[in-house]
Amino acid sequence: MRMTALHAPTLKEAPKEAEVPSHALLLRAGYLRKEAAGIYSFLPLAMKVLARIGRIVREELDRAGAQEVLLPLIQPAELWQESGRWTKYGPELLRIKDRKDAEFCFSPTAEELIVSLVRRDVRSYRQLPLNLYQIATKFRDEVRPRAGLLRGREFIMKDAYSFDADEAAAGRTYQAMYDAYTRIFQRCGLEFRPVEADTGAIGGSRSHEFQVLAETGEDSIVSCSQCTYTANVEKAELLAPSASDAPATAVLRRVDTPGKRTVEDVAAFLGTTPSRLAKTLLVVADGKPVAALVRGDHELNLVKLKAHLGATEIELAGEALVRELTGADVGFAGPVGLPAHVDVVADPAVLALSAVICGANATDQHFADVVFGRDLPRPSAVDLRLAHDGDPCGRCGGAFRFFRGIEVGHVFFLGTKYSEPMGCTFLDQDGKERPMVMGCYGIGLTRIMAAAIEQNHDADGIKWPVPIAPHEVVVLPLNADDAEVLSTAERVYRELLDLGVSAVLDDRDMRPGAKFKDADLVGFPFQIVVGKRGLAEGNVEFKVRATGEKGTLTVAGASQSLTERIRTARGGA
RNA sequence: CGGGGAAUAGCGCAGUCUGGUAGCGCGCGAGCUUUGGGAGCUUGAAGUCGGGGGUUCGAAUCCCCCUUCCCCGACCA
Repeated sequence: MRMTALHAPTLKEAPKEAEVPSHALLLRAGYLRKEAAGIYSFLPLAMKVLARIGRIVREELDRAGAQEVLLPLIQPAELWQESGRWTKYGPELLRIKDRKDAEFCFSPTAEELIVSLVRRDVRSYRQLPLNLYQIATKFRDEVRPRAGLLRGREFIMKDAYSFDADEAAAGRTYQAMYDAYTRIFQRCGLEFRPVEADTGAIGGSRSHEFQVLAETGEDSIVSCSQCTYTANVEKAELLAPSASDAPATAVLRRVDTPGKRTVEDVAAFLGTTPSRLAKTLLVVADGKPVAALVRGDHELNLVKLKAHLGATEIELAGEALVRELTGADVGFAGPVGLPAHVDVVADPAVLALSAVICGANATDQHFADVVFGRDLPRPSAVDLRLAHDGDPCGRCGGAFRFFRGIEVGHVFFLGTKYSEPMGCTFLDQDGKERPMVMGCYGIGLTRIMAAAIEQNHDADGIKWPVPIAPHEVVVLPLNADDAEVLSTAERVYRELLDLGVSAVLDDRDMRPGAKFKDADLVGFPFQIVVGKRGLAEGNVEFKVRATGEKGTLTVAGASQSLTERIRTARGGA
């Protein structure tokens, strides 16, 4: 590729809309242009990167036994009504009507469509297992798109769906996909971690996210410093403390706590610490009120509570509802004396206390020396709290450490969540009709592109990992008016192409400084510099973008020796 | 959806308070000089000042309404 022909409009200054590095650099280096919030045009360099990521994804999925298909972007409402998600998915599902007023939506994911496709033609266990994937544009009308490609509304995703005859076979498929994902992200040159995750709205029983480690990541992940347990903070299981206090003997008493609404205020007022308090949070799960107790110095993890309750919607109760349920102002809720229809669940750390202080469901009053099992029925123990740095690992008790991550892949064990209600069944060897056991698996291609930059950049620009760089090497003839410089650059460029290297020749009539700046900005992993100075000695120079390493090569041997370096940097196929 | 900020040439910005017919840097075209880390000079093209309404002799500037975009939060395969 010649730079004079390449449409890669670089900018000296970053558009002000860009905050995170990947966003700013993709705009500046001429990969991306914005068309609307969370909606972008991909320029030629971006297409090269996506093609190379796509190739790795396809190779590894094909190797894992999956087959590529292409499903419609616009899908009929009936399918989504059949699964119930037409109403459940909410405003994130972008709906449209055709000229006949028939309802459709833009596909944010494709479980319904794939089930409809498979149930039509697959009737026998002999046709299983089946694993189908596509790489396609998806649309989710995000509440708040942000950070460029990291959270766009329109994005390119690989989504795969597997169908097996039984749980055991589906488990093997899940593991095969997990392994394929591991290879894919390794081959992309990313530093990542597979983490245990909450299954969210997609549902299912087992789930791992693949998180690229980056400070700008939206997700918090915890990793045990002693064992291999790594999980999304939403899911992170904590070790339940054992009861350490002596059994309480004092009887329950009501104390006045005028105007003390916060845990800190109450603790200070009563001369104790927040860890002796039970914080009572009222939430509404699918319309039903629930009281959740966590220790005063802990925070409630809504995702954990939602998962425990099996709810699809959960939110903290509003002020009006709190008043209705407790008969008191906000800040004085407690588990004693709540209406009978309010279920109470408690974090093990609360239950480990011999006696607690909690709200009295009366304005300006708390209860002290409340004992579970004596003053109220012992609530069921549910891990409810948000993990913090240093908290004990639920598997081994080691200390948790925190990382920020960008979710680039997610694998779900779905079971029969979709196949059963949608009648995706087959006849087993005994002639019995059974629902297929499914899994689904996503990889965000456009998000990988951004995540790779978050992880690999400096003040000058992008430092692409070789396997996903738009081109592997750029040849820079520095003196545009020097015939020997030009012909040598041309020669090295041609040789590289002949050796199967993806090369770019910067044949633009520009000053050397500008070419260097653009080369660093765009992020080609290798640069070959052809200038009068080196040529006098029969040499050209090279620079490795990622490390800054520089060196000289003979004109005659340059392409060969660089090609060898590039081949090792490409990684195994 | 709550809070904050912004919209003026392709990009980055000034001008708005105090109304007088739009400017700077970069980029873009032409010419000359230059050429190892975003060159210099000369010259030129380019803007419905986000949109609509109002006040005024006169509005980028004042008033009202709307739209879009960005950030924080809530939300989220």
